[in-house]
Amino acid sequence: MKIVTFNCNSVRSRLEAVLRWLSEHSPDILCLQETKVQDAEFPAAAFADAGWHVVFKGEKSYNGVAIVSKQPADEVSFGLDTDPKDEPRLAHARFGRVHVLNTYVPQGRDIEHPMYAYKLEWFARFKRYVTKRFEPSEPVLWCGDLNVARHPIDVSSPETKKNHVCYHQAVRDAFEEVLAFGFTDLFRHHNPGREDYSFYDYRAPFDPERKRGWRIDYILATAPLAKKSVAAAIDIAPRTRPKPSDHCPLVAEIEA
DNA sequence: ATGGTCGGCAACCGA
Repeated sequence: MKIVTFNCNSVRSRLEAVLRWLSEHSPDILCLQETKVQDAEFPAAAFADAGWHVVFKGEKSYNGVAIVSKQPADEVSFGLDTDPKDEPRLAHARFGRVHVLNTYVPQGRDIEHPMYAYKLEWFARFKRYVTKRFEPSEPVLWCGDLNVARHPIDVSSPETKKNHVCYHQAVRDAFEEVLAFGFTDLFRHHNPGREDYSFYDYRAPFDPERKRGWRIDYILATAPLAKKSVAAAIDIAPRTRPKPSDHCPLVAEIEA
């Protein structure tokens, strides 16, 4: 099966691009983040008309997650266990035995800002959520915009970003602590040493060779799925078309 | 060190 994660930066603004991408690549599951739309205004009919199932939780202007799929989900829920549950940041869907977790992790704003402490605690709360529900021997996929670059190879000019909320040591440690549950980083597993990024800041200077970016979008799999994973790649093609998101789709292929 | 550009939504906030 093919699974994809994509921070679309507004599902309404990017609707045509998303539907075209779905049509061309035919994934089994697509996780979207930053849909930026209330549920009543979500373009559900456009997905249904194109033959897709979709579940979503959003709010006005900010955040919002959705899971698009070929087959309908067998079970769906939103949010963490404790307040604030952040429902527009966490979607869970089960497809048969496979659990999909789609997260949009808080960005953090600045390492001095209360939102950064909130972000660090968010990772800890998410680990409790995962540990409470699942065993590492079960098939679980954790996808999304995690707003953290793991290693120096995952960001351009890492030495200048030590105090950035997406690369500061504390957030990298918080991320590793969740990975220790038993998640494999599928992109890095299949592409050791490869310097691809999934996010390019709109505010960065014109960068046609895409040398200035971050790898902050992930597909993470527990052992039974990681063993069957055959490929993972970042698709930069959408960035070469009009009105690109600041993120790129990340695709993973898993056998059976 | 700073600022750069988007999207949503109607003045700026968040990234």
